[in-house]
Amino acid sequence: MHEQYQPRDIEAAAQRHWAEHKSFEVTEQAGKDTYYCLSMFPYPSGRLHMGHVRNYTIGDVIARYQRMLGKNVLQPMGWDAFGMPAENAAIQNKVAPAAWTYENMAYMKAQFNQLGLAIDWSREITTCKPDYYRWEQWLFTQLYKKGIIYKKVGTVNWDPVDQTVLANEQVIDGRGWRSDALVEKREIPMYYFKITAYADELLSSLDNMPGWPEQVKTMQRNWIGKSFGADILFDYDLDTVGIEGQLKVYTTRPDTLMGATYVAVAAEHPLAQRAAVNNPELTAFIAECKAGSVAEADMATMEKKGLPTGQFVLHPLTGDKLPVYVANYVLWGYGEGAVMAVPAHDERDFAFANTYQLPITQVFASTDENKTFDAKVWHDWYANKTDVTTINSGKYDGLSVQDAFDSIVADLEAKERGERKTQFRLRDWGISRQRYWGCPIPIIHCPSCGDVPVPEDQLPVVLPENVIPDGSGNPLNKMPEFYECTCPTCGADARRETDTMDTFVESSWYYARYASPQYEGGLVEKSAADYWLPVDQYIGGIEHAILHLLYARFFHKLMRDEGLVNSDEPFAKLLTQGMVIAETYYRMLPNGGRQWYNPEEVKVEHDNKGKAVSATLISDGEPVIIGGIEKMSKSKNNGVDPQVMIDEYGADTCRLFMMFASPPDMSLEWSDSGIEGASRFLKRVWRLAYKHVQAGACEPLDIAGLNDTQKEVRRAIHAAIQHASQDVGQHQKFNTAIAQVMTLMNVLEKNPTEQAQDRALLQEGLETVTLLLAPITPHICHVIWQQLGHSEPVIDAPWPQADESALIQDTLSMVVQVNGKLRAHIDVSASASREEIETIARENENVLRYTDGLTVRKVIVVPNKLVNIVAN
RNA sequence: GCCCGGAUGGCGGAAUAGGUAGACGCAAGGGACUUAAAAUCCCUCGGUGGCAACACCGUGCCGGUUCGAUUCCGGCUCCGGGCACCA
Repeated sequence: MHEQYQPRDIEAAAQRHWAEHKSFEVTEQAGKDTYYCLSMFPYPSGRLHMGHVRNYTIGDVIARYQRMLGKNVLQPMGWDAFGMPAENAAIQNKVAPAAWTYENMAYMKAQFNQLGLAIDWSREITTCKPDYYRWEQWLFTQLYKKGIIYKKVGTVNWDPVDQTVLANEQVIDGRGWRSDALVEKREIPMYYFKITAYADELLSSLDNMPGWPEQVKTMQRNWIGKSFGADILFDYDLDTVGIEGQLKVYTTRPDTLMGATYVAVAAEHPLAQRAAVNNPELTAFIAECKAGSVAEADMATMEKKGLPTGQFVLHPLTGDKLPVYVANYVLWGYGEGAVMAVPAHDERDFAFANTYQLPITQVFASTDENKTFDAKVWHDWYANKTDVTTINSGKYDGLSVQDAFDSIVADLEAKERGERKTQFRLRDWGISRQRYWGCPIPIIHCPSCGDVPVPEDQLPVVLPENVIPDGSGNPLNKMPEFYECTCPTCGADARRETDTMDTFVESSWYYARYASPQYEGGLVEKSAADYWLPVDQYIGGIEHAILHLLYARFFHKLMRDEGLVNSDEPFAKLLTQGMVIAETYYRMLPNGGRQWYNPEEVKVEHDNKGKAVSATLISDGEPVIIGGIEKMSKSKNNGVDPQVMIDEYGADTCRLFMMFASPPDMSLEWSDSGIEGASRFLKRVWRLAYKHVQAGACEPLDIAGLNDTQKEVRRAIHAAIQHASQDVGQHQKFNTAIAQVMTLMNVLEKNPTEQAQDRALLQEGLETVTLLLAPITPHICHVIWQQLGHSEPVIDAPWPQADESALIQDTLSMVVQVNGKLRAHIDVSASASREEIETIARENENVLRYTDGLTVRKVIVVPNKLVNIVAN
């Protein structure tokens, strides 16, 4: 054992040991409890970032802890290798996405190994390789045949200059990020997963998922958004529309139908299209609605505009004529593309009605007479569903919301002008992408047979890897050798689909493939899947709370219904780590864009309170704008490279710092200070262990023979075990577990070493420190454990158990409050009765000062904690 | 705009079946050791007042419930995540 702590040598040696012994390769051993610990696999962007380090360290700590509990632990790793960044890099550097991706993977894998992660690399999977995506294509063809996948028209962002479809991220302020052209909405045919068919189950299963954070379940419930309402039919007014027909709307508030004063339709709605003929103003407005991105956030924040069509429809109960408006906030493809408007009880309709001078009919009044209705100013209670009663509603007057709902829907159903309907906010999942670097959709378009799924014996449809996209459209469309094919059904000349799949598809089932990653007989090998699945612990960023986690849950149910897995949910327990965030810095560019600077390139000036006041670029000394703290990302260039930290301090120090800086589910603002402290602590552990080992072997601990001081030290050891075990095992709060070990180290460093039993106690203390730290800082613990005289490696040592008898205390310290204010500390015997404690408290000198002249009304004794004397 | 979170010393954070606010660490200041530095060790460290004992104030803001509120309730402010083609 070297006197100095030398992380480089120690870490290399420990990593070599694990590699030589294949320590983390696991098989399906019968009779052992399994634990499948999975962290979200990375996109191979180039280098590990801080979010990766945090994510994978958390996963590794949990995996190693579970192993010490005696479980057969699987911790696999792979690459979410398809995606847009590879295409962007290709356009920029003229390198094929495949080559760029594989290079990144190799670099990042080396970084993973430097971090000392307990990964079974024999199970590595790469989603852009045919041996992976062929099963995705296979599943696609099965689901297509079942009707779970279907084709319909969808809306995308279209860049008219680059002639290409843009992702929402590529639309900035309504313009294409490369061309700067105004983006348009364009409708194209796409394939969809019928996720809405599983909406009810995806919702109800959430009630049986105790291992998931409430926050995530709430977000998913709201996203699925089950609502109870009604479809309502409005007959066309023949005079103004010119044809017979009915306008269908869905509403969650049929109870307000008597207050409907107009209807609004989307620009693409047949009524709007019809009205636009020979109406240049309306035609222009419809064209205007086509501009801008498809992102919901943009839709929701844009100015609400509308135009009358000159058409009317008939109110289904009163027969009144209601004007038909075209409105930019009504979306085609969501619901019926038409809404009924009740300005008095819907805030958006209220604003719209006031803008366009449309009538506002109040149909609910507050039961609180102080709340009166004002048609010019919106008050929140207008949308209340409780403490309101119907008015101005004819035969429906005087009803509650529920009663009005029921009566009105019953009448609509009797008149065949509507019906009760449950609806979901969740929409079907469009997966077609007009991009090269993705999994090809296994469909062949035949002029006579239509869309034909590629037969199983012709899978996989291999994506050519030596292609360099140029940013305009999908290069597969220019490659006859890819798209020219024959129809599998009739043998005629046919065209292969050139769209690829959304990369969320690959990440929706990868966790299952890890069970049997090389299996060639199917998507999963049943025995392996049954052995490992579901995942016991899944770890990843909170930013995936909805999309990825919902899609993966959906896929698990699809796979279950295909007989591939036998559970209902993929992830028993979920830990959503907070983001690693950092300050951003930028300068405005002449074209209105922003040039982002990395924190390392910037020097920040602080005021005397430590608050940042200004920043300058180191290279030119000119000021930059402080842009606020955001998630570390490439687009904002605010990432801090963890490699620099690893090189300087070693993996254990980085891991320790990351875990100590904040609890895993909280966002972590990066700061350079603190890493020194982690390094200092590991040096202290090393030094104490070194001194102890140098002093030679020690005798066994004689627990019964310990004196009072020694008993206190032993109590500290076992208190640390107790608290750290709770922190790691139950609360998954590694920062407080580390604090417990630091507190123990503070005690152990002061422990005398003269007597043999003092040294025996120190041995127990150092073993405890090593075991408790082993999941967090595995390399240093690997070496110290050996040096403390153990032949088995620490990864296979059992997690320590607290000795209850060591924790018992004779006297307890309690506090005394007078009227809730702290006035004294008292020591009481652990066996003291309530009355004895109260007497000691009331006789305390400082307590007497504050109760003097007052009458004691009440004494509250909280066992082991405090006494509160209420007096006046 | 809508949905979900968060806010505690100079900084990261600790403490919630409601019970001592600031564990543990960082930074800072002072001291010891040293020719010197690094490293290490010791002390101080929320604010105000006080020689001190101690007192008063203090967990984003306003209000409420309670013997007692960082914790529960109502109303805000600011910050972060997501919003279906970033992953």
